[in-house]
Amino acid sequence: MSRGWDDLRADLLARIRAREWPPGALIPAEEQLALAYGVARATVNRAVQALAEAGVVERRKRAGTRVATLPVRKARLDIPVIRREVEGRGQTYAHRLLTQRREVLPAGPAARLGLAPGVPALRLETLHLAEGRPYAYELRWLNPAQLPPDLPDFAVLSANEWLVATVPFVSGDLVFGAEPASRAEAAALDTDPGAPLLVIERTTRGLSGPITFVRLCHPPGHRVTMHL
Amino acid sequence: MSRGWDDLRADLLARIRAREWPPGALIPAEEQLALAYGVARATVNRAVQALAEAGVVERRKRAGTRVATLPVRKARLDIPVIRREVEGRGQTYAHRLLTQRREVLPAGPAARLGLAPGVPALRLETLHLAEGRPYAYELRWLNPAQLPPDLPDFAVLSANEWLVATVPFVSGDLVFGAEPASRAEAAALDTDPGAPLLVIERTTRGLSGPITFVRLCHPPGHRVTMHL
DNA sequence: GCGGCTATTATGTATAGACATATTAGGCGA
DNA sequence: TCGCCTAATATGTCTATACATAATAGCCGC
Repeated sequence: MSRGWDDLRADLLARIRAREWPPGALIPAEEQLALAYGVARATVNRAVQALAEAGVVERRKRAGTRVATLPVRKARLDIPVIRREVEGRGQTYAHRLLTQRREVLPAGPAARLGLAPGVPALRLETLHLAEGRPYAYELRWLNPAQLPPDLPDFAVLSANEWLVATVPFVSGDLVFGAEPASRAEAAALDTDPGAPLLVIERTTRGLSGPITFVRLCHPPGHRVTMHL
Repeated sequence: MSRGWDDLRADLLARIRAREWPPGALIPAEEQLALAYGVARATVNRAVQALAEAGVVERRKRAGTRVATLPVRKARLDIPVIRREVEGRGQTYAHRLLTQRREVLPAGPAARLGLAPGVPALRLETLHLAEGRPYAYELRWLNPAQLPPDLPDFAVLSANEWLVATVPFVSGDLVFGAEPASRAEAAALDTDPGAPLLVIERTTRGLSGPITFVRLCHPPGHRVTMHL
């Protein structure tokens, strides 16, 4: 039954899900669980700690461990590089660099990056293709101040893959929204203007400043799945 | 400098981010790190294990620990109950139960729940309001086979809040998409038919079967934010 | 040189014991 | 009775040691 703290974690989770200890209730102390399962307290600790990280229980010293009430369900989204995402479905991947030019940063991306509008920036438009059909239309703004001086040929190596392999990132955020396709987006994605697009915007920051802001538009019907 | 494995984890992460060990490179073995930091190997293990869970490094026995190439970035989304979500922004929350009736399950929701189309189900339409304005239009299908016989008045207590407090859930998934507003959705959300809606569909399963399928439509401009 | 077996090595995990720390319950004094 | 202090207690963490497991490196026979 039990070989490893992860099995213990799974067993405790099952008992919590089965309402053996209802939300808000205290579960037995580590020492008692250790005794009951015939393992060391450190093992119980590791298991319960993992449950706490997952948000299933809440722990406080002396007060004990209790099952979380109104469990804020945490969903985890794995964001692979787009090429992997497509290839993971067994489809062929390709991308086309549509435009690449230096341009001053407009207000929208500037606000998201925390930079002043009007500073110089590198602007890339890329179309990602799966099985030869449009998969995503990408508009990316790069902050040259945070990049190495010699840039690669983005027509060959996608900007995203180059970035993750080259520039250390520290934090970032991700925003989901739905927006009507502009004329340019509709043309790129081979759909109609005004069609609902799933838009994913990503901001990435490094140690010493913002690195890039990406806006990914997916054609109608595209879905992003997460697991609870 | 070092009090606790989490500080060690943070320090190692900083060194990785600083490219001291570039992506794909091996980092020193646990024993060497333990020696270098003057801690026990178990402490190093706990720290590196946390980094591995976060996807920063990849570990294989005998082969050692290496910095992840193409790091699959993991974003975590906290999904609170809608009431909390709204109140958390300092806005007033209200909801209106639009319809509640027993109906046979249509093909779409049936497929998502893993049930046969045509089985009896409970169908709820709810409008969530923030600050008196439409926040989300919810269409929910409940599987009566998995519910207690006596249901509450969903006009008072929202179905979601009642569920999380009453029915044990085991797993589920979450799908994001963008869809044009139907006439009914447009009317409920006070927008135009065809307007792009952010649609979030959630399936929830319990120990002995599927519990509920929810489709949440958010009005144009709505955004969902996650942090990396 | 080649294929397969074995020794080595790094991680995975467990254990017992110890001390640290936060928090609460209860006692004690004003 | 109220407020403060202290002792008890549950978790947090570390150490040292041990054995398990997986994967590689290298040896050995052919």
